[in-house]
Amino acid sequence: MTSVPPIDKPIPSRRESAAQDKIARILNAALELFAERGFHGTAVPEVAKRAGVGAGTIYRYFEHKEDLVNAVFRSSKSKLKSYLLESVNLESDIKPLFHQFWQNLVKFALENPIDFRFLELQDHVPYLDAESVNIELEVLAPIWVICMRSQRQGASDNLSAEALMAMIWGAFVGLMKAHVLGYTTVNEDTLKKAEEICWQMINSQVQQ
Amino acid sequence: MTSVPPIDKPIPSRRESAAQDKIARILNAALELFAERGFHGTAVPEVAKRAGVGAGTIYRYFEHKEDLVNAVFRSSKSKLKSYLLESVNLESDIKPLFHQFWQNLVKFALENPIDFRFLELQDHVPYLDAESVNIELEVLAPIWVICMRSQRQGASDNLSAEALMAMIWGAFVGLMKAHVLGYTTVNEDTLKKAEEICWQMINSQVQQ
DNA sequence: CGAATAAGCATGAACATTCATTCTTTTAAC
DNA sequence: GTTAAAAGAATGAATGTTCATGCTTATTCG
Repeated sequence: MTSVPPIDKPIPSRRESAAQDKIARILNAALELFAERGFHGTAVPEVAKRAGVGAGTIYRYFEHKEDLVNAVFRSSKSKLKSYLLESVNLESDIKPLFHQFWQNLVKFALENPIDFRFLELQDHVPYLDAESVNIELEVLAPIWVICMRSQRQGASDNLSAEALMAMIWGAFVGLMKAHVLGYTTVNEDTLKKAEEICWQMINSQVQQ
Repeated sequence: MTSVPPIDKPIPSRRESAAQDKIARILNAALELFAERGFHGTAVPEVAKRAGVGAGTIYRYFEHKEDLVNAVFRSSKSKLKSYLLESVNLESDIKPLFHQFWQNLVKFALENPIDFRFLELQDHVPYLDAESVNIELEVLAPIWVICMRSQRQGASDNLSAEALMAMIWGAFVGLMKAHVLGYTTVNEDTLKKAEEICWQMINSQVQQ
């Protein structure tokens, strides 16, 4: 290599855009089925059928089924991550920071119920590869900062930031799960009150 | 078919007690594997192997795989139910009532981590039969009473009892899940503080 | 510019494997 | 000795994966 060639405008060829479209359709079909029936409960040819492609096509883009589910996982987690980071300034005061976080989380869950269901109603651990596991931590950054800062200001015998984080996250997930299962109805009002309650969880740490 | 021994034969024959033991071993092996890999991820012959019985033997006591998982589910839920109802007087004041409930829940989760994992880390809905679904409601009775009574005393614009219940339950599950995944360590101290925080969730409703 | 050729992609039937369930043989209780 | 239960190999359906084939797109050459 003698010189660096100019970066050509990446005009996607007809073939490339068709491939991108196909990948998107496969990922989406896989997401829907995995969310509904879990990893082992979903057959690859079924994914192909829903995506409108041949079964073999999936194996052109994904090495095997596990590779596919990891791609779906990363796609959903990345989406969640971008929602959670939106309009978030980690330097601002805790209360508005938490408010923004909560709004972002609610927005994600309402606008992407299938992703949310896939991410939270399944046990992914057994098949996740290293890269997928890594994304977890990035996603938790905002709420982790909030919980950390509630700690610093509070008494020394607080709940650990991680534990507090887990409880808030769990409370939200529990609420959405109850909604999905029909045990309760979650509307805007419910979510507003739930936010208030979760904020108190954080605030109780500060003012101990 | 999960056969029940006839009532009029108080002394179990050698055969019968061997059968009971076999059923118990099958249920236990199935619980462990289902908790670890989920329903679809677990093979019946594998259950048989772990239980130390032949594969065919499972089908002497359970019609099919779904029947088996329902039996496991009912067994675990019943165990949870008996823990949650222990020393509980639904008429007593909310605060001690909640304290007792929390202690019972903690005790169950610590003494039966595999049951807990099976019950909470899986999505059971697709294969549960009517009887299994029914048990859910009985289990939730204590916490439901608590949340209901916190409502009655409070303002009218409270979070619904069901939603509050879901959040408290979710917070606890989230905490235990974080523990299992190694994100935090749950010890006696953590659980005590978590109880305090959850109590505040209920109490904030009352004193609104 | 257009036809002919090459390259790469998509396909879905076929294959090998896994797994729920059955069935025949073996074992052991009564 | 009779009968019920247990075992585990056998069965057949399901499913992850492959591959020979046909087709679409890109490229070459007239």
